[in-house]
Amino acid sequence: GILYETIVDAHVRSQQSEQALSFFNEMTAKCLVPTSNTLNNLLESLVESNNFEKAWWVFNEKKGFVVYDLYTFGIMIKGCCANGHLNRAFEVLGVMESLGLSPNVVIYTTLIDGCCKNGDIERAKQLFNNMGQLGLTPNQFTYTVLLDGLFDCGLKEEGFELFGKMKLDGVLPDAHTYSVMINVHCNNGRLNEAFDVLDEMREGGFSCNVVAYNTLIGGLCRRSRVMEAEKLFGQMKGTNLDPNLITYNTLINGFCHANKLDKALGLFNQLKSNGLVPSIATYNILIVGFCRAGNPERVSEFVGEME
RNA sequence: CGGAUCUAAGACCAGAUCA
Repeated sequence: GILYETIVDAHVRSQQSEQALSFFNEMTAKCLVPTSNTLNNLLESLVESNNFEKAWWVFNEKKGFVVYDLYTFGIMIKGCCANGHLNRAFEVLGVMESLGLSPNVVIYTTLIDGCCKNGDIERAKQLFNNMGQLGLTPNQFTYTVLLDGLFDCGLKEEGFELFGKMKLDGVLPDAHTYSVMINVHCNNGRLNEAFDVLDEMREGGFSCNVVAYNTLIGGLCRRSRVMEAEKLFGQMKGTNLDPNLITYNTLINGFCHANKLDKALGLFNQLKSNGLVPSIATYNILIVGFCRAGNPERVSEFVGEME
């Protein structure tokens, strides 16, 4: 039994979810019962390797054989939501409750996020409002997912209200929360407000992180303020923060739109010399940019480099 | 009876498609 557990875990750790699954099946075929922990690690690795249907199969097949815990249900709910099956996510919740397990704040947060990302903001709000009845207290994660969901469907006022309520309830915003707030202001073209939030974030004890910088750089670019974006990029590097691929993509896109293709190219080279690997998005940005500028030689260079 | 440890939740980039 222990031997099989070890083998399954080893394959999970080396990201070979399919092999992990076949050893898991071999194990259960011999009537050896895996621990919840092994099951959970397997399910998560299947979900993460885009094998959700296999995870779903295991989940349905091993009910009553392996002991399912809150982690099991959390992983499955997230998997359902990430694959567009909101209805199945609620089915999973039902199974969980029928086994006598009560949802915790993680389960609820996962569901709320799933509703938001699948376009059911009303249900997300309902879940949020029901938490108190169930003795659950929304935390930083819960508020952040709902804020993000509200802003994604354009419910700005509600979002700002919720942000206020969060603080009144004594739940301190963290770096993720602040990034969501910075993002909504950037999307509205309100750069001053975005930088105000950044100040608030710093007062709250968080330094500007890569995501916040990326968001602000993107916001500036979209308002055609590329030079300021570039300045911010410089400031970022000055604070020992390493720009990531998204930083580069964002700024390259800004320079392409501003018709500063030399700058865009320079950043493209810089990213590679910093050990980053361009993504499909990077090439897309450059190809579109150089197409617009009528530079077919560069375009075919990029296309060739992509494969 | 009481501890300890382990596995689940959130933010940022280009385009495409369908309605």
